[in-house]
This record gives sequence, structure tokens and C-alpha cells, in this order.
Amino acid sequence: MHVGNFRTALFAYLMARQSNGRFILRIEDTDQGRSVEGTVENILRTLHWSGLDPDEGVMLRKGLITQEGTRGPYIQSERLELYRKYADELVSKGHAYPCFCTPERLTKMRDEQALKKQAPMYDRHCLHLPKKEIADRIEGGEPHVLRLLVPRDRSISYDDEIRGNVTFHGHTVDDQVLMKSDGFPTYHLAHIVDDHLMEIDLVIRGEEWLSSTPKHLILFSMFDWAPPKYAHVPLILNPDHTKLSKRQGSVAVEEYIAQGYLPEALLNFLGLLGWNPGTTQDIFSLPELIEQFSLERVQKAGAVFDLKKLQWLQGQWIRKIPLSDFADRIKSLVVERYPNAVHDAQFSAKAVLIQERLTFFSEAVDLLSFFYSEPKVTVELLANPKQKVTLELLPKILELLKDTLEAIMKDEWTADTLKERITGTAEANTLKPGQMLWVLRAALTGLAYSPGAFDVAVMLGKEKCLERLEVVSV
RNA sequence: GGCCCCGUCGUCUAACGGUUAGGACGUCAGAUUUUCAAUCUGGUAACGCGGGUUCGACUCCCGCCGGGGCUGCCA
Repeated sequence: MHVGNFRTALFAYLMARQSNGRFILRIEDTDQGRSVEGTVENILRTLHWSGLDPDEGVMLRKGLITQEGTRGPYIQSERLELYRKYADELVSKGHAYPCFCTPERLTKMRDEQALKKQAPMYDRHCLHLPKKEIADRIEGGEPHVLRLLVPRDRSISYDDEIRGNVTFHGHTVDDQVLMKSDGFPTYHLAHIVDDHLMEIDLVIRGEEWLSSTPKHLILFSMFDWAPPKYAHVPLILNPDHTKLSKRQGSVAVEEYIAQGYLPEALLNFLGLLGWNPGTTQDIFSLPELIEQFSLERVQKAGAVFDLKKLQWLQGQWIRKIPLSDFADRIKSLVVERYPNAVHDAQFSAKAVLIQERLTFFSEAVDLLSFFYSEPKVTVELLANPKQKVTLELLPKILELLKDTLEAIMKDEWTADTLKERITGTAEANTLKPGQMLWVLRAALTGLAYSPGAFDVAVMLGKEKCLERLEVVSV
């Protein structure tokens, strides 16, 4: 599921919720060539992951795809007779006509138009065929499509919920194919038939649909049906301002799920992409979005997908997780690599040390590694010029650390005592506390980034600390 | 080419005729008497251009420039 479609779904969901409406999932599978196995289930699972379950239409029940609601079927390939019926009605009213033109002729026609710098539009070749001939060719089973007869003399305008008044001139609108030769409708016909029959009153869709809206409006008026309100949301863009695409990052929601993003983070990010609350609030839960969202505050211009901001939001949300839940979530990951963590009664106490320093659950494994295995400590890590620890100074610091820790009684092995004694030693030896603490922390964890030295030392215990200091000394 | 949409810091955005043009992400600096992608503080950075209208324009109008979408028997 493309993140753009997902954001559109989010906006639709928000509008449905705040207006006590229904969020309907309809599957538009009218292109036989593009159907991909598992797509529907994938969409459903993704929506469920984020909490945007449909109220009506296609849904998942006990892992199976089902349809619920009184206006079904909700899968367009199961509604073919319906579209046929309405298409015939259009033909009989003179609003649509059969076209026998081959793809080859159409291509040639468009090429010629392009050459003459004209807009490529169907030349209505088949509109002028004699009635008898049309009947005979259809009778003879010749492949054909049905085209919309666009009233070229009028202009079509409507009020977009996001963009305001938009106007098109009939003579710039092409005679859109409504029914394909394979008996399937195009999106355009299916959309208006279904939205009318399913009583859809608000259509929120991507900006790429803006230019086909006049066709839809014409169709609604030909059936004498009231059109829904339309809201065309701006596109989501790549950093280079082109339409969001693969190649420049992930476009599928499934990829973000796989990378470990929380639904709260993605929802928060996408909710704020193209919409703003008008306040300085930037952390939004789904209920808060429902409460505050409005189409009036949706942006008109495209918005670049800013991965950095998504990551920041992810960090914000991961820190909001209650500790016990957080510990549960990371425990299975840690146990995968360190089976001895299974029965660790202190697991939560360790989890609390890392919750605010990670962005993804998966990072927990490395961040807790030194609790379940002996760290590999390198001299390069210990002797860090940035921490003012030189190779010459290192042996002395290690000796001082060992002596200092050795002198602390087991029953006073606390963060406070450690801090007090180490600071004292540092001062007595004209060292900065940081120089000693860097070495201690690095020796105990083997990591450049980890929880603080005191926390780690307390958790590890006196014996283990001395043991590790001894190991790096030799 | 034609039609339509859009144009405030690098990015997401606030402003709806009068502000030192605000916030957030990023970035930079400092703090956190140890690290950190965590936290805090501070800094950096924008009204595309040109005409109008007005006492006064980011805000209204026109033109230009720039970007995007569509231009399929795809959605």
C-alpha cells in the first residue's frame, strides 16, 4: 500500500469518524492486467495495523476476506452487470457511443495531433458512423468500447473542499472510455455508479484525479444524480520534488512496518503531512487527529516526505510506551540472540535504561548486548582522544578504576557511592571525572553509545565490573 | 504542446492588510561535572520576480518565472 494512498485513507477515516459517517472500503479492480495476488489482504492488514479498520465493505474477519454492508458487492469485478446496465442507459440516452477504433489507429491519431501541437483527443471518428453499420458490427461481435459524449460547449465547475472553485471547459475534456472491450468498466464509470449507489457523500483522493473530475461531474449530471463533495489532496513528493517514487526511498507502508515504525508514528507523521492544526502541537494520537482534523486546513501544495521527521516522531512515540509494554516488545528480540535473557528477573530494570535512547525496538539487542555476553573492547574505543583519554594515560586510569572499585564494599555498591568515589579519585589524581567514566563505561559495555557508566556498573555488580576491567587491562 | 493545480527557512508549516515573519524537523554551538541517535538552552535559515490596489502588503489584483499533475480500452 503506497503511503500516499494510506494518507488519503487516513484523511477519509478522520472525516468519517468526526462526522459520524462510515469508512467504506471498496476494491477497484477493473484492470484485469494489473491484478496482483494478495493485494486486498495486504491492504486490509495494513489498515488493521494502523487501526484504520473499515466500517463497511471489504474487511478481514478471522483472517478471511469478507464483505459486510447492505450496498455490496464492494469489489468492482463482482459488479460488472451493474456497470453494463448503466452504460447501456447512457447509450440509449445518447450520452455515450460505441467506438471500434483500434489501438493502432488511436496511437496514429495521437501522434499526428502531437505533431500539429494539438492536444491529443479522440476525433469522434466512430460517433459519425451510420446507425445500421454500428448495429451490424456489434452484432458481428466486433470488439469495441463505449465512450462518453462530452458536451463540448459548456464549462464545468465545482467547489473543491480543498482548492475552492475549479473550472474546466468542455472542449478540453476528452471523450473518455467508459466501458472497455473486455466488458470491464473504466475507473470513471465505476466510480460514479458505485459512489451513487453506495451513497458516498465525500470523495477524498489524490491530486492526480483533479483533471478527470469534470468527466465525473458530467457523468453525474447525465444520470441526474447529485455528485459527492470532492477533496483533492496534494501529492507526497520525493526530496527532489517529483512524485514520491521507489528509488528515492520506501513508498510502501509495509516497508515502514518492516523497518519497525510504530503505527502511532506513521499516522502522526502522515496526518501532519499536508495538514496542520493551526497550533504548535506536533504530537498527535489518532483520537486527537479525529478531533482536530479539518479539510479547510489541508495544504494545496505538494509535500516532501521528510524521513528525518518521521524518525523523530518514531522516537517520541517509542518513549511514550509504558515500560512493561516496552520490555515485553524488546524481550523476544533480545532472547533471539541471547537466550539467557529469558529468565532475567532484572530485564525491566535494564529495559528502562535504554528506552529513551533508541528509535527502533531492534536497536535494543545491541544496546543490551553487554548484559548477556562479554563485550569485545578495543583499545581504540578506550583511548578516545575526544574524551581526553590517551594511550599513555589509559593504563593509569584502568589501575585507578580497579583500585577505586575494589575499595567499595559490596553493600554500598550504588550509583551514588560510585559517583562519589570515582570523582574523588579523579580529583586526587588531577584527572577529569569524564576521563575515568569514559574508560569505565567503554570497558563494561564495549560500546561507543550505551546507558551511563553508573547505571551499567550497578546493574552488572562489583564482581563483574572488576572482571571486565581486569580483562581489558591485560 | 494543451488543460488544470500550486509557489513562506533545506523540509513540514503558522500568518487570513499593520508581527523583530512564529513553531517543528534538520543543521550548528553550548549545557547535561562520561558516551549518545535522549534531554535542555541558544544560533542559523524563508515571503520566486515584476507591476499595480492601499496610508500600509507574505496576505488582494494582473503579468512573468518556476514546480507539479493529467493528457491510456491504468487506477
